[in-house]
Amino acid sequence: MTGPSDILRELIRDAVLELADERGIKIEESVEVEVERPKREEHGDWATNIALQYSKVFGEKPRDLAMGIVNKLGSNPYIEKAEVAGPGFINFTLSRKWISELLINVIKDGPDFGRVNVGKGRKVQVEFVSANPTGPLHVGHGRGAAVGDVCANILAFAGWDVQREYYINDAGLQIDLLGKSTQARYFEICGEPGKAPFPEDGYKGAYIYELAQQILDEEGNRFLEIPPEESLPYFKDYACRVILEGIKKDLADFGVNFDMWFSEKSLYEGDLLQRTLETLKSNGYAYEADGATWFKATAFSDDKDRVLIRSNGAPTYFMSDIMYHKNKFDRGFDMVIDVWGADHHGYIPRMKAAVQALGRSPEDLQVLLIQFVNLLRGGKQVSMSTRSGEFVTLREVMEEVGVDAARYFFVMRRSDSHLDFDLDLAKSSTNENPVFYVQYAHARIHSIFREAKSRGVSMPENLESVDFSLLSSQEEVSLIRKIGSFPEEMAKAAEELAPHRVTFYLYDISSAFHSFYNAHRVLGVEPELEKARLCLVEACRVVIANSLKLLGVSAPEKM
RNA sequence: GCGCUUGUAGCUCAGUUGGAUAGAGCAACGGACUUCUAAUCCGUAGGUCGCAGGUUCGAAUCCUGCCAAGCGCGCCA
Repeated sequence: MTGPSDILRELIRDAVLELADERGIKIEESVEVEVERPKREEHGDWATNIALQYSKVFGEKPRDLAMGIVNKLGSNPYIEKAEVAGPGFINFTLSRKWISELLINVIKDGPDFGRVNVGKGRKVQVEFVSANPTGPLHVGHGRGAAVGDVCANILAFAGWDVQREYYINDAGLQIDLLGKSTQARYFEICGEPGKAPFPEDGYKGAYIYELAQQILDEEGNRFLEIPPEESLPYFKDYACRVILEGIKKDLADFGVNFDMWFSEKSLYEGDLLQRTLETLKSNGYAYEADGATWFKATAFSDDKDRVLIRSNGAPTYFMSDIMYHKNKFDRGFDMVIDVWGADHHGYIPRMKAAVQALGRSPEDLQVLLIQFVNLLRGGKQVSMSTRSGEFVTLREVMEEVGVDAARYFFVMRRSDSHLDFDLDLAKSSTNENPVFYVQYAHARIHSIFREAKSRGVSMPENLESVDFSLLSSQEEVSLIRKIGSFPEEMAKAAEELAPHRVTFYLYDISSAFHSFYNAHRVLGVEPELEKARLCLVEACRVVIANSLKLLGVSAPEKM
C-alpha cells in the first residue's frame, strides 16, 4: 500500500541523493529512510531522523544538513510543511488534501478500512487452546483462546489466509487416567468401590462424578458384571467425548470457532511415523543407539540428544509433536503458530530444531507463550489448584463478567506477561473499566446520529464537497491522526503477533474521541462545520467498530 | 549447575529493529453538565526506566557483569 509514509520516504530519499550529488559526496542509492510518528503532537504527523544519521557522511552538523534536505524537498500536495526541529529532526505536517482523502476512504471502506496486505495471501495456521480433553477449560485456557482467536483475526485482516486448529490429545496416559478415574467413581456410586480403586493421580474434580452418574443413568449398573479391564475403553471414550463436547460448547459460546479439530490418534493411522523418521534420518538428524532412536538435538546447540522412539518401541511425546508439525507443513502452511502455556517455554528451542531438521526455516514456526492468569476478587487472589480439582472454569468467568469483558481482559496485556484479571473490575460499569470506556465511545457516536436523525440531519451525500479544513482544533487534529494510524497499528499487531496492541489502540482512539466530544458539539453548529464533524465521528465510529470486531467484542449502539 | 522470561510512577502496565522533555489508567488532590449519553472531560502531583560499567552525536532500548522474581532442563505427557 502507498500511504503518506511511503510517499515521504521516497521524497526524502530523492532529496538526500540530489544533495549528495551536488556536493560530490558518494552515498548508496538505497538510502534507508526511516519515518516515524512523533510522540508529541506539536511535532506534526511524521518525522525523520535522516539528517542525524547522515551528518557524518556529509560532514555537516545535523541541523544544517536537515535544512539542506528540506530545501531540496520537492513540493507535494500531501505535505503542508516540513520543518527542522530539535537536534536535527525534520517534522512533516500533512495537508488538508490528505485529511479529506483519509476520512472519505474510511467512510467508504467501512468494515474493510485498515486491511493491509502484508500477508499477501500466504497460508498460516494458528493452533491454540489444545487442552487435554480431561476436564473443563479453566481461565488459563480462556486466555489462550482469546489470544489465539484475536491473533487469527488480526492476521486475516492483514491479508493472511488463516486456519484455526485445535489439537486433541486423545492418545496417551492422560486419557487412560481419565477413563480410570471415571470408572472408579462409577463403581463408587454403585456402592462397590473395591472393584476398581481410584488412581493415585486421578482426576478429582466433581465433574468426574457427574460423568459417572450420567453413565449410570444411561447404561445402568451392567458394568458391575464384567471385569474392569473390559469396560475401561467404554469409560475412556465416553468421558473423552462428553468432555470434548463441553469444551466445544464453551469455546463456541466464547466466540471462538475452529476450522479443524485435529486428533492426536490420527497421527498414527497412516505411515506418518515412518515417513517422519525417514525424513529425519535422511537429513542426518536421527540415529539408533542403546536400542532407542534419537534426535540429534546437539546439532542445534541443545546440551544433549533427545529420544524419539523408546527402547520399548513406544514413540515419545516429542516424536508425536514432530510428526504433527511435519503434517502441518505438509498441509501447505507457510507459517505455523503454536500458542502454548508459558511453562512450556523450554520446549521451544527443541521444537524449532525439529522444524529445521524437517528442512524448514525455524522462522516458519512461531510460538506464542501465554503467561498465567491471576484472578482477583475483592482485591484478593482467587486460589486455584488443578491438582485438587479446584479451579475456576472459563464458563464461570464468562457467566460472571460476560464474554465481551472476558475477551478484552484476556488480551489487554502482552501475552507473555502475567495477567491480573480483576473480576470485580471486569463486571463494573464505571470509568475504571476499559471495556465500557471504549464501548461507550461507540455508543455515544450512535447517539449523535440518532439525535441527528430526529433533527432531520444526515451524513452529507457528496463527501468530496465537504470542507474538512474546518476540522482544525487540537482535539480534531488528534482524532484524525489517530484514525489515520489505524492501518499501520494493525499491521504492527499482525507482524508482532501482539493482540494487546489492539486494546491499547482502542483505548487511545476512544480517549481522543471523548476529548473531542467534551470540547465540541457536532450538531447545531454552522452547517458546513456540522457536515465535516459528522464525517469525522462517522470515521471514528468505523475504526472503533473495526477494532472491536478484531477483538471479538461487541460494538453496542446504545448503553 | 545450565538455559529462558521478567524487573519502568504508590498499584496495574505501554513504550524495547537506538532518537526530541520516558507515556497511559487506577489510587490522591482541584475543577467542568440548562446542550449530541458525566459510564465523560480538563488540570495538579507522582520517575536515579533493578544496580554498575561499556558502545556513540544520542541508551529504558544494544553489549558485559551483578542483584531480585518466576519458569524450564526425563527413554514423563
